[in-house]
Amino acid sequence: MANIRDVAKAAGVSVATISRVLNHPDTVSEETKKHVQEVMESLNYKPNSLARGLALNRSHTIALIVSDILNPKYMEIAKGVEDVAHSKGYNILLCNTEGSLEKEKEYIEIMSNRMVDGIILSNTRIDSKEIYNITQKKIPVVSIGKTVKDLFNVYIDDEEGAYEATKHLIDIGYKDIGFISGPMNQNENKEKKKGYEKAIAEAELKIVKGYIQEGESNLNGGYITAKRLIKKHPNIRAIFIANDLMAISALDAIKSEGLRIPEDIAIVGFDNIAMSALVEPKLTTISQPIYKMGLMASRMLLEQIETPEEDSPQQILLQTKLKVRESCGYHSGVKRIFD
Amino acid sequence: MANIRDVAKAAGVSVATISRVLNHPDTVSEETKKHVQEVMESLNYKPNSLARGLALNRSHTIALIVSDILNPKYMEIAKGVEDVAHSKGYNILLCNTEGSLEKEKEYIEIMSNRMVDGIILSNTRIDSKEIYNITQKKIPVVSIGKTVKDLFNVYIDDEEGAYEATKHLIDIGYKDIGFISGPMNQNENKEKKKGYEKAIAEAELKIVKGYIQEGESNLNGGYITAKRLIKKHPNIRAIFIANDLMAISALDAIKSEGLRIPEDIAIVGFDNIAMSALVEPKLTTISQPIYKMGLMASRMLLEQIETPEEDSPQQILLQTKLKVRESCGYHSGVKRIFD
DNA sequence: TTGTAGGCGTTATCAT
DNA sequence: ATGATAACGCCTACAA
Repeated sequence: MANIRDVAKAAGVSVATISRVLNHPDTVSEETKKHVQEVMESLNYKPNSLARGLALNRSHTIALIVSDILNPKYMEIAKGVEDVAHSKGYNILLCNTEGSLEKEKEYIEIMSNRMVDGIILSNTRIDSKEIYNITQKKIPVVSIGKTVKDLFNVYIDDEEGAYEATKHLIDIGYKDIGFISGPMNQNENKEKKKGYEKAIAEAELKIVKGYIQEGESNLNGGYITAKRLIKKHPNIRAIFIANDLMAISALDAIKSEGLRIPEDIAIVGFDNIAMSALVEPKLTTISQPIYKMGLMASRMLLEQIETPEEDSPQQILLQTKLKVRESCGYHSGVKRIFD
Repeated sequence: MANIRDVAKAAGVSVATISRVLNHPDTVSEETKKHVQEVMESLNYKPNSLARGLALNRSHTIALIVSDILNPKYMEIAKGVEDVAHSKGYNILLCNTEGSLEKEKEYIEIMSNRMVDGIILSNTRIDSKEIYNITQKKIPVVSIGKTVKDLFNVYIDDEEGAYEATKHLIDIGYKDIGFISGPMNQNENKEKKKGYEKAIAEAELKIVKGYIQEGESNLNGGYITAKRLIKKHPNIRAIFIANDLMAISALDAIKSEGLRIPEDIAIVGFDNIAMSALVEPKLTTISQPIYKMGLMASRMLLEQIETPEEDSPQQILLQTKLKVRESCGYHSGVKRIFD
């Protein structure tokens, strides 16, 4: 309601003074400062941040663009982002692309014009050239989970993780190992496929094309794809699944076929979302520091916003780790079957 | 980069004309419109929405305030909200209060001053008087999941749902039924307690105070509270749990004690989040139309924003429904134990 | 149909 | 230490 001019009038000072007590309190005398503050209080004055944003060309808002708001992984990232952003007085504009490249571009464009101070992209499909094309390099962008040459990012080595997962199954003794992947138009999944194939090749097992099945990266996709894979290839005894969300529903799909996990089919997932430790059997998975990635990305972004430097993009590689639980059968002695 | 004046200059017209082709295209001649559009294109002109917001006193942004960004329930709500908001050109500012009343107030305040066009509150702890106190009734607010007298909201009958859940356990034959609740400072949980107690009383079972245990509404809370409850009261044979997230981890807690579900302890949850159908045993729960609640709340809010009327607040009650799966033991014949 | 000019609420620069 | 005022970029009477 009340604007800065009202306050100025009521306090008998100029608007500049009001602005000063707000933004540079030390440049104004103790006396007037106190008086102004009282008047602000009594008028219940709150500065309009739109106007402030216009004047400063800064909105204290950052955009977080994710491909699936319903995937706990992205929400854990979001929490990390929000935690540091909020502590520094920034707010989060949440954008859900549903894996669509179109929507992703659309959002990046909307966001640049909405004058967000920066953008965090999570598992994006777009490449840096296009991004810069849209943002005109006017605002910083950091990407989570994808290695893009000239973009700030925090990521993991998807190929390495997938390799580890597959190798673990091989080490246990499995030979016919399937791979359930998310959409191959996401870089993440291409990398995982590479890792899977590398492990298979290294063990001198044969790479069967049909062993690799692609589905949507959600519960439904995992269920459908798992059913398809085990029906087409009943000889498969182990499956590496590209993400835990798909893996969790794959568990259900496999059980619904009357098969036991890990006795009949062993499973290794990827991500280590909280739920993975709560399904039955508990999911063996490649754990990645999801929350931390959100934190770090957020910090990187805010740093660029507050102290812009024309450095070459910073790239932070975080480590994945095999988390052995039950679904791979390692502990339960399935291993002995092969000994 | 380029602003409206640059475009005007380049096109050889006034800024008003530029603004018109943007906002009232029909009031400008076909000829100049086309020309202006070409110039806009060539300059890659994008209107600054901060400035527009300032001029129009409208930001095309709504705030969504939730208590736990990591709870799939709220993210399903968020998806509903985002889906309709995005389709109408609005963006979502996501705020995570972590169940803190302080943070909730803080966010409402920040958001009103950030000039969001409206606020959606999910399972809020604040009451309408305080809300209006902060927003000064300047922007519409709709609440999800809580019945507040003079506030727009879409909600369910928590008491009724809890009653149904508890009654189901009673009907199966259970007599010693526990209740694991979320924090009692959330209205939702108070209601559920009422429903639980009502069902117990109606069945002329005795209400044991210790049968009711309170914990945080998250995975950790569910785990800890379930352990506490079954240790303190080993005679309990069935538990109604206030939300699925807690229930899912309670499942794990109970199993880790060597007890079987539902044979030793039966469980009924509340919410019906997607995961509930994927844990083992599959969770019997009170299902509520979560996504739809997000949709409807969003629609209500946008309606108020775009055609403000001083109507008395609209209240939409949606239905809950008992979803019988495995964790209650009904289908698996646990019932016979008691026959 | 188009242009002029004042206003939206702040901030920062320059004076004083 | 404080005040006056030009920006920030856009919108919309009101005029022409």
